[in-house]
Amino acid sequence: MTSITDVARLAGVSVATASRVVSEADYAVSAPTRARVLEAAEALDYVPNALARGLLKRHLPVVGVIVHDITDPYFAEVVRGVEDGAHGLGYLVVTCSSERDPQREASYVRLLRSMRAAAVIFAGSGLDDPNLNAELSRHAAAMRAGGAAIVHLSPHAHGEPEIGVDNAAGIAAMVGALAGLGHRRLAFLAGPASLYVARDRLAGYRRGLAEHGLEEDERLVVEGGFDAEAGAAGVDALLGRRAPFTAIAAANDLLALGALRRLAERGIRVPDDVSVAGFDDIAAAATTAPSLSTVRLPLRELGRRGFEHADRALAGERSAPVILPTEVVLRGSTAAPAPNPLPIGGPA
Amino acid sequence: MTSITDVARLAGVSVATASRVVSEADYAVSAPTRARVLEAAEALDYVPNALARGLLKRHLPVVGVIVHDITDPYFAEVVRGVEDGAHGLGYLVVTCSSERDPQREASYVRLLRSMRAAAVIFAGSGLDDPNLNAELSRHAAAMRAGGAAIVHLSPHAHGEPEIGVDNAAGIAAMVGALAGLGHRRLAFLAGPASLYVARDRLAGYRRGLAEHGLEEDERLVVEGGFDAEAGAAGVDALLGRRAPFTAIAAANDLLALGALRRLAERGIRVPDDVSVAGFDDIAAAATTAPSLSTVRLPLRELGRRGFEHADRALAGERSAPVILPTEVVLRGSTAAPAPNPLPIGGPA
DNA sequence: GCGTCAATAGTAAACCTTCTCTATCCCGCG
DNA sequence: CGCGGGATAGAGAAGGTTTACTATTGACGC
Repeated sequence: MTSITDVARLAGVSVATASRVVSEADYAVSAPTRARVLEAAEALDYVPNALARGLLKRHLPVVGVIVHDITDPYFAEVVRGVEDGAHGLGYLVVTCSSERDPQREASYVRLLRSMRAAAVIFAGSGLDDPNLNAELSRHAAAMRAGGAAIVHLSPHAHGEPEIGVDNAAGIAAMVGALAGLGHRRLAFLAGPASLYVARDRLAGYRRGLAEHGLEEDERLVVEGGFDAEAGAAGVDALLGRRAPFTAIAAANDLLALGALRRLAERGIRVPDDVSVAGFDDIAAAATTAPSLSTVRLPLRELGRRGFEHADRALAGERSAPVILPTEVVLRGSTAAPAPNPLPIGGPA
Repeated sequence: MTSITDVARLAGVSVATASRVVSEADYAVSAPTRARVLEAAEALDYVPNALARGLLKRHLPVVGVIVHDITDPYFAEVVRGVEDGAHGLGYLVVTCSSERDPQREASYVRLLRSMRAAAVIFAGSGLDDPNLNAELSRHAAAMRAGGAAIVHLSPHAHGEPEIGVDNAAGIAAMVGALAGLGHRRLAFLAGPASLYVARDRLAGYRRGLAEHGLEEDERLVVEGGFDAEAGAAGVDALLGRRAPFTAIAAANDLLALGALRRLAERGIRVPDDVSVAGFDDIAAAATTAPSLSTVRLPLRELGRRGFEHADRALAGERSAPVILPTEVVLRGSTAAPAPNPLPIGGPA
């Protein structure tokens, strides 16, 4: 593989001069010399060695994104946003599917540290699991000390995200929209209590109820996983509790999609018998039947701005936290409530 | 940031010895010395510099995956498979969404080359666009010459994939399944003719027709994009051609999903008026209403085996090409044909 | 005609590892 | 008792780049 030494030799200049040309350094090189170097580089198909450069600059133009699972459309969208920002500036994006396993997460961050990644973006929410996070924090601190940028897009053990979304307000707005349709008994699929973001969303649900004078009934809140399977199970749990409801709001779209499926399997009609609302507005939300009412999160923008924040931090600039707005999107899965609330009087 | 020099000093040994311990080299180091080094590394929170190591070994433990778009569930699944294989061996995965733009693809591969990625996996199909691929091939050749592994998971300009899927057989099997239900007039949403994989699938459609004694009618084949939007447009095109059909097979699920949506908008019932079948079995296929009949591709396995192939190639082993099997999955979107084929006599 | 200065080019150190040699020690054997 | 050789440790080069420092040139003012 050809190195800058070869280029310098062919151009008849020193490596220093060749370097100044190919690295576009801010240093005066005469036009003819520059042309000779460029020509030599072209002829030799020279591509600079980013490892050597990184060794000197103390970091590689690579940004790692820690996600729960890249096949979860929420995270795929965020990663794409990061990539949108990164590609233009010559950064590469490393995806790390942690499965929300602190062990695995730490091992990914260690790997990123070992290759001196310029930044790590934590796309997913932190877990309330203090004893398992020691190694993770150690690596993060070391990277920060080494000049790398650490960015969070969700609440985490050590605070609020640098770039985030107002989860509580978003859910509260959806609760408001359902209340506006006439619903008074709203169930909530809350997801895992250990996830900070799920907590925020649950708080938003409670706030929404309070804001619209609706009564809270703990039997209507179901905790569990954060995926479609948990959504289906949530419907089962809800129907077993014998507390009436006319709508189900979910802490994310996957949960709502699972609920939709289970309701269909049980012969409960949406939105005729019960309304269903999700959160996130992943692509699938628009294409189900009925299409899913949800709250749109600017996920791609979240990723892009997350990268931009990292880039600014790398340049030594401090920037204030940003909260991106959410938007309620009403589709086919919500309507005015049925006269007989589920499960009492319903088909259960 | 602490280096191996610090570790060596603290342990009271030379850097060579420290290196031999921390890099788990195959070299005898006495137990007490080893323990002292390990202790020092632990105390100093030492993490080896992968750049320095990579500079010497001539490549970094990083594998790039070139995809069309990471938010396309097909590719997300493949990338996850690559990650599954890579993580255990300490490799990091770089995602590159090329948007099927040869320019962008080349720039990604150049970047991967510059950081001496150990492997590049092309997950998406090649484009028949010879003049724009020169830079791309140059980089790929250079990387291969430098010892990196180049793996294709789809047909491409220079041949067949190292690890692939029998696209033609899969589509032919689906055509057979539809024929088995009694369909004789099968439309096909073929995707872009410039994509090698789309060509294979179109060939499979033709083969399937032939195998079941069905007549080919060019009016029933619609080319176009490879996404949901194109699927919707395909339905419009089909209905405008006034050639009767009772089923639509699509070259991928996104196309089929778009078709499903447009059919619903036009008040055409699936599967009562027309059957619809997809290809790939992305997660969304199971959750639409009606759920989508499709052909399952082992995407995650495809990714995992793609990585394993790369890993073997890195170790200098040659392995034979692998074709993974596909499986027809019949769900709610297919049924026996309607008495009156669309569009003649249908609701159009 | 000489010192000063700007423009341009070159030299060599540094970044952090790994690995090839070389050195030391000690054991056992002839 | 001398020596071969195995086990262990260290010295130093190499890998490709950037950059602080130094050197050379030529123009210019005096």
